[in-house]
Amino acid sequence: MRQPDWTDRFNGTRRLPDRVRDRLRKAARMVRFPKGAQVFGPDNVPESLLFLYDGRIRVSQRSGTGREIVLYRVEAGDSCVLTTACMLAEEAYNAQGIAETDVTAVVLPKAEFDRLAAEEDAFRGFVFEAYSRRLIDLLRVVDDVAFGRIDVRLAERLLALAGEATDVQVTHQQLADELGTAREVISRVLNDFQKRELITQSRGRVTLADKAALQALAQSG
Amino acid sequence: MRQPDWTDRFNGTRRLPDRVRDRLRKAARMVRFPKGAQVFGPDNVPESLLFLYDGRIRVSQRSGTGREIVLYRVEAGDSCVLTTACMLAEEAYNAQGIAETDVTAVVLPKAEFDRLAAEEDAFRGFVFEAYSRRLIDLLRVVDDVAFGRIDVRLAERLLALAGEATDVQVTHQQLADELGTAREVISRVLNDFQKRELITQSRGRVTLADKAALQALAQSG
DNA sequence: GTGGCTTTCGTGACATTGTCACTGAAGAGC
DNA sequence: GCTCTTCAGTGACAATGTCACGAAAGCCAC
Repeated sequence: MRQPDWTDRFNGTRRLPDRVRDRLRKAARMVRFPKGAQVFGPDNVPESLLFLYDGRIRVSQRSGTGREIVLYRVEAGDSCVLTTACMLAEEAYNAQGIAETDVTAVVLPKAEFDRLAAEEDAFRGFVFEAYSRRLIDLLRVVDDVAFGRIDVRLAERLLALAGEATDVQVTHQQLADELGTAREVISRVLNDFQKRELITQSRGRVTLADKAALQALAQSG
Repeated sequence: MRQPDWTDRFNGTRRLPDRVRDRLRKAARMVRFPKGAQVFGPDNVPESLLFLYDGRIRVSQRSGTGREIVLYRVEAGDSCVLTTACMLAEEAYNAQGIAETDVTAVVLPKAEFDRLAAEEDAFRGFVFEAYSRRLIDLLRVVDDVAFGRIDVRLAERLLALAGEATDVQVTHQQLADELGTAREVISRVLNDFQKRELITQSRGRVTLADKAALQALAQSG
C-alpha cells in the first residue's frame, strides 16, 4: 500500500527535520480498519500509539448493563492516546474505539515513539497536547452527565451530528448510546421536540426543522 | 525553608543521576498551601507542573448550579497534570484543586520541565504515566455517574473515606459533593442504610457499623 | 404482490434520582 | 439560659431510568 507522506498530516511531525521524517516513514506501519471495526478495546489492547491519518474514531464506554456513552471522537490528524493509557491500566476498564468511517492510521512502534519523544520538542508537545485535550474532553463529559439536562444535551448532540446539514441519519438507540441514556428517554424527548416543532422524525432519521431554537435550547444548559 | 531532598520522593526523579537531581533542586521552588486553600482553579491557572511532596489535593468539578463532584485525589508522590492541561484549554472549564490537608508541593519551571522530559526517560515515563492514570480515573468517574446506582456509589465512597477507621467525619452536603448529587439524596440513602443497620449517624459523622455488608453493596455495582 | 422477519419506535406503569420549600435539631458563642 | 449558624429530615413533585409490552416500518424470499 502506497500512501502520501503521512508525516505531513500531524502537527507533531510536520515540523520535524527531513532526516527524522525519513526515519519515521520507514519505522511506521500503516493500518486500515473498515467502517464499524473495533480499533481498540478491552480485548484488543494495542502496543503503541496510534496516529489517525484518515477517518474518524468514536471512543465510547460500555456499562455492565449494556448501556453505552460516547466519550469523544478522534479526527484525522489527532493521535489516540487512550491506547497508551490502556497499557498501564491494571484494573479493567471498558472504553473502546470504533471506526466511524473507513480508517487509515499510523502505528508507531514504542521504541521509535520513545526516541522521538526524547529528541524532538515538537513531537513531545504534540503528544502532551493530545493527552490534555482528552482530559478536557472527559471533564466536559463528566460535567454533562452529572449536571446536564437530557433535553439540552440531546439538542446539542443533534446539532453536532448534523453539522452543516439539517438531517441526521441515526436511530433512537444510537442517540441513547451517544448520551449514555436509554432509548425510551430519547424517544420521549424527541417526541416532545416534535410537538414543539423543533424537529420532524422518520424511521432512522431526525430532521432539524428549527436549528435556531435547538441552538437556544442547547445553549441554555 | 529547608526541605529534605524532594527528588527522593518521586518515581520520576528518584532514579535520575545525581548531577541532574542537583540541578533540579536548584531550579525548583517549594510552595505550601494551608488546608482548605485552592491550589489551582479557574481563576488561578498555574504556569507549570506541580509535584505533590506532602499532603493531599482533592480535584473536583463545579457545575453552574452550585453542585460539585470529586474527580480524583492527588496523593504525595504524584504530579498534578491537570494544571498543564489548563494551559492549553481554550474553552472555560471549572475543575479546581483544593488542599485537603496542609500541602507542600514542588513547582518545576516549564523550561526545566521541558529539558527534563527531553533528556530523561524515567522522568518522561513518570509524566506520561501520570496523565494516563488521570485519564483512567476520569473514565471511572464517567462510568459511575452515567451508569452507577447512588447507593452503591455512596457505600463505596464511605469505605474509601474511612480507610482503616470505622468513622467518617463528614456532612451530608460533603458526601453529596463527593458524588455529584444533592444533599437530600444523601440524607435519604443514609437513612436507608441506618434502617438496614449498615451505619449509625450523628451530626457531621457517619459510623460504619457493618463494613462487610457495605463492601458487598459496593461490589454489587 | 404478500407473508414472514428484523429492526425501530411508542407507551404505560413503576422505580430511582433530583429539586424545592420548608421545618426542626445540634452545637457554638455569648 | 438564649441566639445564631450549620446541619439534617421530610413531603410533594419533576426528571430520568427500567421494564414489559405491542405496533409499525422496512427487507426479503416466495
